[in-house]
Amino acid sequence: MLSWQTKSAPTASMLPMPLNLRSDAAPATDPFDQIGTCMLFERNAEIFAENEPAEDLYRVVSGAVRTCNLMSDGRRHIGAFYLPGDLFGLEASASYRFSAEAVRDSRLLVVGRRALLARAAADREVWTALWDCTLRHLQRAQNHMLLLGRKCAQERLAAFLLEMAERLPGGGAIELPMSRQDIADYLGLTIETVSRTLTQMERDRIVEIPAARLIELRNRNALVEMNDRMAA
Amino acid sequence: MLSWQTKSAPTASMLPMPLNLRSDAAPATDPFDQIGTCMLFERNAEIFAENEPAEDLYRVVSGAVRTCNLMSDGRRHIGAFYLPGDLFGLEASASYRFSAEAVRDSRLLVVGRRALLARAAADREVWTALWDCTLRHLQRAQNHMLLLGRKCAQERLAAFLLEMAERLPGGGAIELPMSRQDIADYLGLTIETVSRTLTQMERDRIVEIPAARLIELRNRNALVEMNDRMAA
DNA sequence: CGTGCGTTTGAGTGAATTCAACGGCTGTGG
DNA sequence: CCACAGCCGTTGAATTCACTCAAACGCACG
Repeated sequence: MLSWQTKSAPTASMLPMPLNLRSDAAPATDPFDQIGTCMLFERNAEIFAENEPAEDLYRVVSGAVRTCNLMSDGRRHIGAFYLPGDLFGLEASASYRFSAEAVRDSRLLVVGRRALLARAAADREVWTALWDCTLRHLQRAQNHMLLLGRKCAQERLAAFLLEMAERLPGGGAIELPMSRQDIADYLGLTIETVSRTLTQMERDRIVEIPAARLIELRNRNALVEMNDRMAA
Repeated sequence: MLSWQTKSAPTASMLPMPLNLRSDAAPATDPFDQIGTCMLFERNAEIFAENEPAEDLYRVVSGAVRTCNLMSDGRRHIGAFYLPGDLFGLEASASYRFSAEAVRDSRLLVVGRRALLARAAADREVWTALWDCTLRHLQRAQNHMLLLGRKCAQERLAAFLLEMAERLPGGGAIELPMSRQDIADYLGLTIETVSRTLTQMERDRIVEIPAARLIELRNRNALVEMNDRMAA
């Protein structure tokens, strides 16, 4: 296994997983460290646009990124959030199918798609990692489809909080990089519903919200129950 | 390019695409033809179960397959339909994350996961095709997330009809292999809403429905407009 | 000619939305 | 240090779209 592949713990692999190509130990073998260039993006800056030729792959070093689809009447959908370590920009077609924007000031590593593919062609471990990465991405999309298709607002928020607790550093307290609007567009809700649902969770002592973007999980079991109404 | 890779037309690649690994011309190089075994499944038969070890990959020869997630309170979500030529059973983890069932009597080609991966390791074109296949699968999942997160019932049905018209044989008339309940669980709606929306489309002369499972598209433009409320 | 399943239709309900106003940070300039 | 402006988030009231519950329809099959 490549050093920069994610070592997924048994439990972690059951949860929505970040799309990781980490450089934990051996940067010498990591294509991003070897041939990637570093770029800085300010909060809300566009990294690439929908329908633009898909020429690069990106890895988040610090900050956070969202991928969006916009409908002509203004409806917005956020397909995913990318946090440090996550890879994004994978495309089946020649152009990006969504735009990518910095949720806040972010540092990214950029690698040319062709260069990385050439690398993968030469190194079996690289392509294994790339494919694995794509498969995990797919898995998360499938999870999210279930959420969007069949879950109520409360369950969506529960899933979101657990996902963020899993992916962000800092045990019980989550410091959200994204706005309520971002959360709403990710979960297929309105900003008002997100706000109301979080307020209700706070009344129910499930979470504590000392500041809008700082959420502490008080009763994780309750969240897991909401989220785990799945088949045995 | 491998002969059994999908040759996607420019327009087709913009639409939800089946996950194809076709054997159009050279069965001699197609791993499914070479090392796959044929299996028959009756209508509603389970092909594999959620959480079962993911040991095989499947290609639909004839019939149709659905992948499902079940929640403990009975809610069902259909992740995808697979039609002749489509590949399914790709997994990032060691076990299937959804069950697969025959929508109707179906003939499938089965290949051991390990055998196919060994094949891919030896043949660069095989893994390219496999990865490409995964990427297209991901693309369709992303499309579907937008549908489930941000589209109204009418738009969902429009997208569904256009997808099926694209993927099923027979120009303007669609012969649906799946029930209304299947459609509802795929689109994140109830069976009643699906039925009512189709009836309304028939009143609006957008479709004609001589039999429940036979739908003719009368005004494709209207459907495309409903579906194409996307950013320029 | 029933029986049974899948589909349609109807009536009433409800969860999330829309529209609207308010509250509370944060940063800036007086 | 305070006042104010501009965001972002919360709360309230009314609406709506899809859902639930219920019944009828129609087709296929024995």
